[in-house]
Amino acid sequence: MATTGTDMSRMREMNQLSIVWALRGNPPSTVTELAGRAGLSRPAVDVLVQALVTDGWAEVEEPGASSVVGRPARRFRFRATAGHALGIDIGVHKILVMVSDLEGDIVRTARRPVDPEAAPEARLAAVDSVIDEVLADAGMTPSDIWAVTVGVTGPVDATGRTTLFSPLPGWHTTDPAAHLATRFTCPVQVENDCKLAAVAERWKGVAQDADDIVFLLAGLRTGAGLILDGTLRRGHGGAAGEIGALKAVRWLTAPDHLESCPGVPATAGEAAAWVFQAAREGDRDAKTAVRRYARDLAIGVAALVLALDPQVVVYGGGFSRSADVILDPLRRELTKHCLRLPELRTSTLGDESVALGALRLALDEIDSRLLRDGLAAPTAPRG
Amino acid sequence: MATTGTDMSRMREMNQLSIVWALRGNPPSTVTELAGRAGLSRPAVDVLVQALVTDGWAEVEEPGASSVVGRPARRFRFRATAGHALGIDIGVHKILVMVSDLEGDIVRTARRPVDPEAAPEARLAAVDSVIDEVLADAGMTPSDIWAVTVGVTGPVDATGRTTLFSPLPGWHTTDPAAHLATRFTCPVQVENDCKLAAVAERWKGVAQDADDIVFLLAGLRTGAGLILDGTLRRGHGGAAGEIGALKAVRWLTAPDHLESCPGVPATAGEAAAWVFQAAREGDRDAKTAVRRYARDLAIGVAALVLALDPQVVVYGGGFSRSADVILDPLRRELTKHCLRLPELRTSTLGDESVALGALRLALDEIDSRLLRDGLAAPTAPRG
DNA sequence: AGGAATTAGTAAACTCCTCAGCATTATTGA
DNA sequence: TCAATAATGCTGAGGAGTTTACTAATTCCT
Repeated sequence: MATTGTDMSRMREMNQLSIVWALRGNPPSTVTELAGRAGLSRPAVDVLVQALVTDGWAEVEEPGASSVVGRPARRFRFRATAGHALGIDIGVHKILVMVSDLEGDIVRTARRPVDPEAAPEARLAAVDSVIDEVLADAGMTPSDIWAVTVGVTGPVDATGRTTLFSPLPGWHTTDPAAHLATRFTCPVQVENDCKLAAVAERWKGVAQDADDIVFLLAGLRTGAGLILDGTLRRGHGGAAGEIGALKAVRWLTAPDHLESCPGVPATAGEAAAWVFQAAREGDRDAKTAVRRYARDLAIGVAALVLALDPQVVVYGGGFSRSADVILDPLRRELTKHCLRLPELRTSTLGDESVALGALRLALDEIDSRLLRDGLAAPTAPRG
Repeated sequence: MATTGTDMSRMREMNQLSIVWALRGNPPSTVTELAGRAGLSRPAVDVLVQALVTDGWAEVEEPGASSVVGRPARRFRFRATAGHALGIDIGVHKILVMVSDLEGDIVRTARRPVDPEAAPEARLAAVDSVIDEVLADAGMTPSDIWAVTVGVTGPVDATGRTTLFSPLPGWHTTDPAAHLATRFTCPVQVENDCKLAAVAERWKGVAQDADDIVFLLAGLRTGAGLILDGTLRRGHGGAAGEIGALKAVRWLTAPDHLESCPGVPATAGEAAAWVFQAAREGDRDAKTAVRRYARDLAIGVAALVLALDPQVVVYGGGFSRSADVILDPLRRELTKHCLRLPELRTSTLGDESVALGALRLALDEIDSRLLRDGLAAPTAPRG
């Protein structure tokens, strides 16, 4: 515990930060409100917030028609557009890029499908062009971006690469952070897609109230992301949540029950989707297939639940559209295995969850820089 | 993030705390040394440390014969004996109580064997008498104790009870915290034994360098404690690490391979110990039994490793005495299952690990109270 | 229309903290 | 005994927040 000594300039910095925190995520506030929220006196807040305005961190809103008795107050609001963050999802089938302001409000989104077999260079070129599109649409240049986070499949090591394995062809030798560092001077972070989706569920999804979350990214591949005590757990080598690699956990083959379900027409684009729909309509074979899928899935989920004792398990990913037919069998299987059944919830963020989580991590990076370096003037940090 | 505003009295408090942090765990220090460590000016440290002395948090050491030229400096030292913490291990076979001062130096230890079948009342009475013994030996009264932590087997819920299950007969209805609260006015905390042992390994054991630890308490029962990002993870209901409850993880029956090993003499007190010794001496059947035990153990360990990606797995508990014959087969099994094999280390704390971990948690409780309430005068906090 | 009530903004006095610098004191070595 | 060295103690300067009091701008009520 390195509690470090504090002098007065540092104290002022801290108080200014606490004003920023009180400003953010709230409607435009009067000085009195801020004083209450930040635990400071009105005069102190006044001078601090003035300084924030001249530095460009806050904006004044002159008093309009007020409905309440007394002199109307000026209101101050955080200048969320002082900087922006970029969240990028490099998926197997698509690339999705989102820009948000400092409050996390999404300014622009762009997506583009990519060939699942595309080589790394082609994929990165596609990423570049989607970024260009988003920035152009938003009227920004790379220097307006203060932090970038990229989501990829496969466990991400400390250097930002997926050396262990990746379903993207040739991907384990490419370094997306280095690639993006040629375009952005700000910090660029790479993270696993399941982990990012978990972060997104806690930020804007169905697990906002929970501090201990197991997130399942369920589709033809199955993965997990863990949030414990409110923060994302990466593991020592960035490979936390990869329980699907255990043979006793049949996550790799679990979707096969759906693919090989008798009665799937050859014309069906996605066998899984067809099976879920059939099960929904009461088809006997389809229901069995789903039950088998749930049985195999449940072993790994139970292992995670028993190991971590989360409050919530969030079912996300491509299959979450069909959660209505999966969750009940899954719950039945889990009760067989677990001591205490956590809540089961279905993700509502769809396929935007990874990009959203990336955005959140980029915003966290910006925040931690503010806490570390204090707020000089709002400019893009250098990575 | 509730960054709260700071005025100067708060700043002084913080600086005083930072002096305490700089004093603790260091040899008696001069004002200049403290100034460097705390990042404050010499005069500031001087007045702060004076105040600490008058409040009873620190002690002066008048200069003795110095070997260096110049006026010899007074040295200040943290008054670790201002308060004490109690760590209690209520085991199946024994009760172990430890007292330490505020720096964590152990002042006194007392243990007593108990009948594994003893009723809760008898067990708690034994605990009481061991506590009495320790306090009497140390010349203390309950009011000298600032925090108490108790280790018990079985998952501990938020109320400090082991309602889910416990191998101690009748234990799931008893409330050890309430029992001890009749004797101590300070905070009393109950925690699972595996979790405490994990904490101990990071504090004084073989995992001091690691932030992500899976601790195995291996004996006739097997359990796990998890430390992630440097802090103990309890899970939402306090049941983290209970992966042994999964049927696919054969932790319950794993030791049976040892018990049922052919050739165990009926006279052997503990079959397991005999098998380990035989395996050490090259007995073929014994080696097979150990291998089978390791194989079953490895499934659960692999699940934890894959789920959490720890830096270190610590093998502790009663069987850790025989780690020399277990670790190799275990490692071989783990390489089959895991993506990346973490380090495997053997606990050296023996059967004191639970009480030590309890001590550490009690000390943490004291520290967090200091951070929260500041340091008034050193007195026992009320729970 | 005018005054009372209410709330916001502002300035001065005050307290508390840290810091820099200088004089003072204690010790060693020549 | 005297220089050199290093710790100590003191005083004044400066910064930051708080309190208090006063002024300004509204609305509500008579």
